[in-house]
Amino acid sequence: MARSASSRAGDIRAAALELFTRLGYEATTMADIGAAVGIRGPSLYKHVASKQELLAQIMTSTMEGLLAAHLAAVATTEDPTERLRRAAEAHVRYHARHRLEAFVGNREIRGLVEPHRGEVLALRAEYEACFRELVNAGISAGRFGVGSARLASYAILDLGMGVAVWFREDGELTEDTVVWQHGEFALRIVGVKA
Amino acid sequence: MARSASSRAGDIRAAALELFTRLGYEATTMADIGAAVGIRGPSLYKHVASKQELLAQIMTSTMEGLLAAHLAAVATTEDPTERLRRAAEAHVRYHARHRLEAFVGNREIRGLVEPHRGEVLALRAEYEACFRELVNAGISAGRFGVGSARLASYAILDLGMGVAVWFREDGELTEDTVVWQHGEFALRIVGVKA
DNA sequence: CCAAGTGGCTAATTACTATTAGCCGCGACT
DNA sequence: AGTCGCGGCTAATAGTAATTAGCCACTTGG
Repeated sequence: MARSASSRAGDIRAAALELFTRLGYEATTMADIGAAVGIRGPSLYKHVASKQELLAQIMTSTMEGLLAAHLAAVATTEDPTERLRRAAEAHVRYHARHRLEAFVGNREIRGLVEPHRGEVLALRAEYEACFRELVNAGISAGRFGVGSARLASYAILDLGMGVAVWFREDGELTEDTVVWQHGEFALRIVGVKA
Repeated sequence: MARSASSRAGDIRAAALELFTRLGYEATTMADIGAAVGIRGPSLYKHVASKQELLAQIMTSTMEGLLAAHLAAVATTEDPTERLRRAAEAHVRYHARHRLEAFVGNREIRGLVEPHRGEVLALRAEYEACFRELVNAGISAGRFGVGSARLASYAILDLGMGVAVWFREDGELTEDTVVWQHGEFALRIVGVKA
């Protein structure tokens, strides 16, 4: 039953993710999560430690996944323009493909208690710094024309957050379309020359 | 005492706004709001009808203000490019100047119950449609070069949401800097020609 | 067949929350 | 001076939530 047991724990995490997205962390009850997997609220404690742990796992694994995707993307080239494009594409792709995780990750930081809160905020700050670096590198190389590197990197990051809000797997815009367009938007925002 | 009474109700709304932003609607208690204005939770009911009403007023007045700012902005010119720029500037300026309202307005729709929820969502849909129109007008006039009008308008709107998250009145970026830059970003996103 | 662990359940615990009820001081107007 | 209501307060109401306790069925390995 090892397989079935771990599947049950996974189902619970998936159900919690969906409910946290739809109702919000505070408004979701353990009974809700239990009902979503066909058991009663208290029975959840045979599989997970607490509601808070469910949230913390979602948040940290999301940030780690995002950072990993970013590092993989920038490792594929040295060119500042291409680096930024690929980073933006990876950013948006992650937010489209893991929209529930990203949605919860962005909105429920308030629901996290220490030490998880601090850890997640640190990961996020690191991620933002990576983007700022990319933009600054392009400016230093004379390839970008933009007033404020900070504003531009915020803007690119914000686009991903937005995607996690409105993207739908069954919508008329495919993941690739959205990813490609946003890579283009990112380059336009920083004012790529030539 | 008419002046003093209305001031007290206003203080309560302001305190609720700040707390809803910092803690979230669900996590904010009436006792919290009371403490912020120096009274006990139950005493709030001498001034406001309910916690839900506090949220509803914030949300509807925010959306109405945003829509009004948009209409005023687009009424200043007929040129598609300038219209989009001014709409984007108004959008961002509103989100910077009323960042708490905009923040709560974007994140706490889930906490609203009907009929307020439907009303706010309708206002928001109307607002989004206005932007899509502007982008489509520019495309039809052959002034913009962008793959998807929907994507571009979402992107411009998302930038405003982002501003409400990170903007600080006492930060190093002034409101005008942010507004001006985002007007530029909007035009770059839609690929303004010449 | 049995012993034990796994994973469910209900009931209890503890704590909190929105809101209402009912009381009271105090300033304003008669 | 008296009364009226505004705007506080505390206590009560009623409901909900996370988590724990204790019980039981069922599988499973001996």
